[in-house]
Amino acid sequence: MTFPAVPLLTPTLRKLERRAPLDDDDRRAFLDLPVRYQAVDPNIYLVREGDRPDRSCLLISGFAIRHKMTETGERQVLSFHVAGDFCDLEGALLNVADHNLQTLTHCELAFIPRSAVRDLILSHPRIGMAMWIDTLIDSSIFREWVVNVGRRDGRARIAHLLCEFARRMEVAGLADAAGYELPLTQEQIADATGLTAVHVNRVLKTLTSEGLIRRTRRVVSIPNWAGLRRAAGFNETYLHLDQVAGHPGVQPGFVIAPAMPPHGGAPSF
Amino acid sequence: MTFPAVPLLTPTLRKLERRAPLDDDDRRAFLDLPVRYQAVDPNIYLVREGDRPDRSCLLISGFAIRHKMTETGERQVLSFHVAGDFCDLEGALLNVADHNLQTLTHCELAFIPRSAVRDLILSHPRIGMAMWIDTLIDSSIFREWVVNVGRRDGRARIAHLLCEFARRMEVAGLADAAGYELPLTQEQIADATGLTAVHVNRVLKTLTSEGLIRRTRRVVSIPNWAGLRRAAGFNETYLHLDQVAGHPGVQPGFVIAPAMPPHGGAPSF
DNA sequence: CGGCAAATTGAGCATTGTCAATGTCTGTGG
DNA sequence: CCACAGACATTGACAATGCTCAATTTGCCG
Repeated sequence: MTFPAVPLLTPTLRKLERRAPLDDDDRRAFLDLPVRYQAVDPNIYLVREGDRPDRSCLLISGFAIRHKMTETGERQVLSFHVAGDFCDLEGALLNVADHNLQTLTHCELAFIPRSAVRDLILSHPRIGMAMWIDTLIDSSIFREWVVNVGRRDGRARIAHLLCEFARRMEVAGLADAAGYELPLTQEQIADATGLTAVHVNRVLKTLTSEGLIRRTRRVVSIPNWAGLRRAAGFNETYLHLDQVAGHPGVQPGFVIAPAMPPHGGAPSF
Repeated sequence: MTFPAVPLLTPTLRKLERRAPLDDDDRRAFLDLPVRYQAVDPNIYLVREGDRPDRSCLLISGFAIRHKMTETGERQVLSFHVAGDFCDLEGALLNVADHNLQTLTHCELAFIPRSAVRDLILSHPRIGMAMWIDTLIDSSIFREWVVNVGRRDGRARIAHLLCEFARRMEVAGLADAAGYELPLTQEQIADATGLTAVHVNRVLKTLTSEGLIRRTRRVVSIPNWAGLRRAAGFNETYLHLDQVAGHPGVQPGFVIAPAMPPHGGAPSF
């Protein structure tokens, strides 16, 4: 099934415009991309590790995750994606997929042929640069996840995941005063934080009893943002929100992380 | 001090040519980049978290690492870089540095103004695409590190780090039959694997006694590559070596990972 | 009202961390 | 050429965070 692409791609275009200045020709070229629109059920693989991709994809609505398995069969979630994310640009530029991409909820997707993305990048380098910046921000988030699973204890890891989710949902316009829906099972949270589902359950109970979060089924709200931020050691610099479209403003109850403290110690260049 | 840039940038150019076809104009534009060459001591910060970068940098010789600290002062190493790596392209495209970049050994570097990199990307999109692919491969490596610290035990984590190092050194032409020099202290290995230096020491002892590695001071050799690979669960797909320049061939004693086993289980799209 | 996936809880345990002491290598200055 | 300093590596004893296994409860859906 094919739908008019323009309204579907417009939010993503607005996001790209925030990264690099585009002219009318750039905008037209982007909106003229040959996209195939498709609605997809929850828990469906869009890309599998080892695939040789012939397309790229963009998430129009819903939630998706990237993940990877070890040889011993343990799963690690690598990132989650929300509406508007260009969640598989790798598909256009890398020859073999190094991880899986799977829907979490019902999703609407736009598939774009690999060759069309490459042609666009070469013919309209400003758009290419904007999309590149998108993947660099993803990269920054992966780095923070390395820190999260490498150097924080269970409580801080989960608090950090919740903080990141809250901020990203907010920026995507998907969070309100009541909180946000966390489309993850406790097992998926475990796979994202390098813990077990049992331990996640215990930590969520602790965070709730400490008054840092409130939960009813899958909806999470954060009655004590400052406290959760402190528990997580959350500093949102890594989200590069100055280069992300949406609602960059501060919501009531949310506090933007202060600037980094001055450096000390090791010599600088 | 300024040196003729051409011979210094040539290896990197060769690497880029492997990612996207370039013409003479592309090559000339790249080699004409206004670079400042500089030799730098070990343990010097090139970029600090929070910096607003005005340049990008490229590692001509030596080793460098990226790292990040948590609020509680724990360090996590995010990646290591070898000669030829364009190790801070983010500096040209992101507005604020989200991590630190530090030399490990004595290094030779090429610094390129942020504006020159951006101009090159816009005027020569094929070069831009090639550099973009470079950062996507970095991103793939970050993903594998998330898996490493999130889902492998200490022994597998360290084995995996050693496997990755071995392959990358080999591709960069820096490993020989005798092994390679690992320019990391045990504490730095700990910071890269989310362990403590004490535990790293014990694991290295185990790996040595199992005959999987051999060590003399900082030089590591791998007498049993298949065994180390098995201990690590190492599958080099994530290095995207088909898109990396250098010596893609197999060295004696090294075995390229077989293709992924067929998928099973969850539904695919 | 079943059937099922997800959440919750308890008990025991192991991988890895902490603390602290000691050994080893390398470079430097006398 | 040797002694010393300092960084790094190694080892031991003990503690704890988070895992395993297993049972039970809860909420959702047809």
